Amino acid sequence: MTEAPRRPGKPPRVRLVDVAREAGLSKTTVSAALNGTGRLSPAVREKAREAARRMGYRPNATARQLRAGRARLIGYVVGERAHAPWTFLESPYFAQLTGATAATALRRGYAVVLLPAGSLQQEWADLPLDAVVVADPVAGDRIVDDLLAAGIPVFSDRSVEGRAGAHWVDVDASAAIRGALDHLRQEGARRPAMVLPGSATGFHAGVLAAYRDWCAARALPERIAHTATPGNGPVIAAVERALTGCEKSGRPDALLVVAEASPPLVLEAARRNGYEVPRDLLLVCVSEDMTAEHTRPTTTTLSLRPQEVARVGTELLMAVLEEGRTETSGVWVPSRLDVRESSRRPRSG
Amino acid sequence: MTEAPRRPGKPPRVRLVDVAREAGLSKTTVSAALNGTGRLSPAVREKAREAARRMGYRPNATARQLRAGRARLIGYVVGERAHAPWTFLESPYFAQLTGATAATALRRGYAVVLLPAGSLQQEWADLPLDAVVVADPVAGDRIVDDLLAAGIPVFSDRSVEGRAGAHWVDVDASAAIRGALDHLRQEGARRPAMVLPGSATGFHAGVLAAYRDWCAARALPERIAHTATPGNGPVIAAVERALTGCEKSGRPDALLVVAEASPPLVLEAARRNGYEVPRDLLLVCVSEDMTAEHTRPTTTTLSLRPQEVARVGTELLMAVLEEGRTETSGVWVPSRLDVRESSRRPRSG
DNA sequence: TTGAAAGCGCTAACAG
DNA sequence: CTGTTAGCGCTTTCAA
Repeated sequence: MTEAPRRPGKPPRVRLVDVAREAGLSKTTVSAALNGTGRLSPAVREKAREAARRMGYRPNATARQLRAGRARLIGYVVGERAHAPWTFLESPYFAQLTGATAATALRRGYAVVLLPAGSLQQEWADLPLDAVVVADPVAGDRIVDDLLAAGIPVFSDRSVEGRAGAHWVDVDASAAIRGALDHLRQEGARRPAMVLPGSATGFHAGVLAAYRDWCAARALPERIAHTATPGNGPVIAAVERALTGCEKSGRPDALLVVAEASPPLVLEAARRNGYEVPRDLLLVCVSEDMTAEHTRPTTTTLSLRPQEVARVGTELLMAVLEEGRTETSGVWVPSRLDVRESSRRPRSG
Repeated sequence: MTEAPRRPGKPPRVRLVDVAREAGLSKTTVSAALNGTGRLSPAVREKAREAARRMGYRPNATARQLRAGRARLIGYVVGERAHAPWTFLESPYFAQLTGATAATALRRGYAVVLLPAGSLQQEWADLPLDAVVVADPVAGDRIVDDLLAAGIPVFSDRSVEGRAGAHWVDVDASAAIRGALDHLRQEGARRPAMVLPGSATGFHAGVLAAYRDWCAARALPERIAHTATPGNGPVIAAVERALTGCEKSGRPDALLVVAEASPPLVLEAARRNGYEVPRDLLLVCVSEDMTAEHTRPTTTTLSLRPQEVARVGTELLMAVLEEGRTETSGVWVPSRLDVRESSRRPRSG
């Protein structure tokens, strides 16, 4: 027989049956009264409610979940930064993505559980997750397959396309980068350089390909500096490399920083290396960092729209969960170029 | 009779009883085999495990929780920023606090659920939370009382002290501010100004009191600029007010920015107003923003140690949960002044 | 060494 | 209109 696992020191919690006994009614009646279901006389309903209130009754959420067959809980894990599993929140992109995911889910009655970046399904097998959001999986990581094998619906970026149970939302990396480069060119840039993370997400692969194609189509030289790890230090170092390295192809006259860095620091690095922005160098940062609006000059950014990605994706996931669909579905979200002073060539010279 | 709430299209999940039938054993035996409990013959144990593996069995976490009497889930809600319930993640302080809370909890087998800032217990009553962490409650908000009334253990800062079931961890605002001001004075500052958020957290109240006492004790003039809302714009505006306002008491020669802002932007604002840091103005920012290490000059920061606060607090909470203690317990975490170039007076003038 | 049965707290089907 | 009862999937006691 099961002994109720009573915590020492805690008063045992009030259960439905306690309320029923107190009110002189049955469990069913009280349940119906509290949930607003069934057809009960107003008097009885009020009696049940009153007793529940008086006794401080709160339904046991776990029991409800068991009955309902789902927990209304979704996991959230990021693919990148497995080496430092919690730093992702310090990136404005992921902070916004995470917040908007939680907000959207909660609005639909689902709660979001934070999972460490790069962790695997079996590390949190004890959580009753209805689905998992995998933000920016890296190429070849096991997490997505792991989840699908376990029969857990997955929501992620487009790299999961085609696997049953895997749904996606993504921004079009190629279009985004082409748009930014076209803008720079229109403002007069002829030798745009790029700073790119070394990571292996689908987005970064798309960025690299788009940049190469764009340069090739215009017979322009490529100039790429890779950053080893996330963080302002490495990115600033890469910016300096991009601005100073290899003399032969000429100094770059524009810079597209795809790695996440603080815009004011990027500007400062440019200045330090003898560039006045935007006179000598047009600058665009792929960034969600709000400081971009407050620099002098203000910094042009390419936003990957994490909030829209999260909102659209989560809505789609909810729909899939409630309808029990299983075929892959996907949605594109457009990126947005916020043109500010740093990328507008001043009139004449 | 209850019809199993079957999702359309989903293959029904493998249950313990299915594995038992397949293996020709009883539920009990299979359960014991998989959990490593009981005394079973190695052969039987292996047979059960093999069947489970083959059938892709995964235990139903909700059922286990119901049995266990708890969900190993803790909620995380912040008191501030109720007007924009998800922006807290974009603050480096909360990003680190949140990440470290989740990390510590998960290490002890608890998962963290993100809740919107300023929300109330009843909005997430359906979640089986074993406890809730309330980060930086604001004076007079209902959330803590709400939770305690519902019998849910609460972990928060020291402002909850004395209420049964409420445990806390905090940094000593007075000591932190005194330390920073003493440092500035030692470097030669005589007219330190301060930028402070308008918010009503216990920490900010402590900061204000400490600053006033410190100035009074030295017969120095107070100069305080308040920021209306979080965000770089308002804080930078307050910085400019602090640096330019009221001529009578003389220009400030040091600035302590308690509101969270990007250090490079604060430096830039100082420069724009004719101050060269550190020659004309010693600068200390209360900030966890890593950009402080990369500015020129590098920026002195006062760290509130969110990661340590989270770690210590969460460990304490876990201990309380497992032991069922109910008396309030509390811990202090020391703040840390990272002295960098912006607050070191250059030799002579 | 193994299995039958009780029961965690709740909701829903069905009988009264 | 209300109450009795089965059962969600699991673990654990107790008997065989």
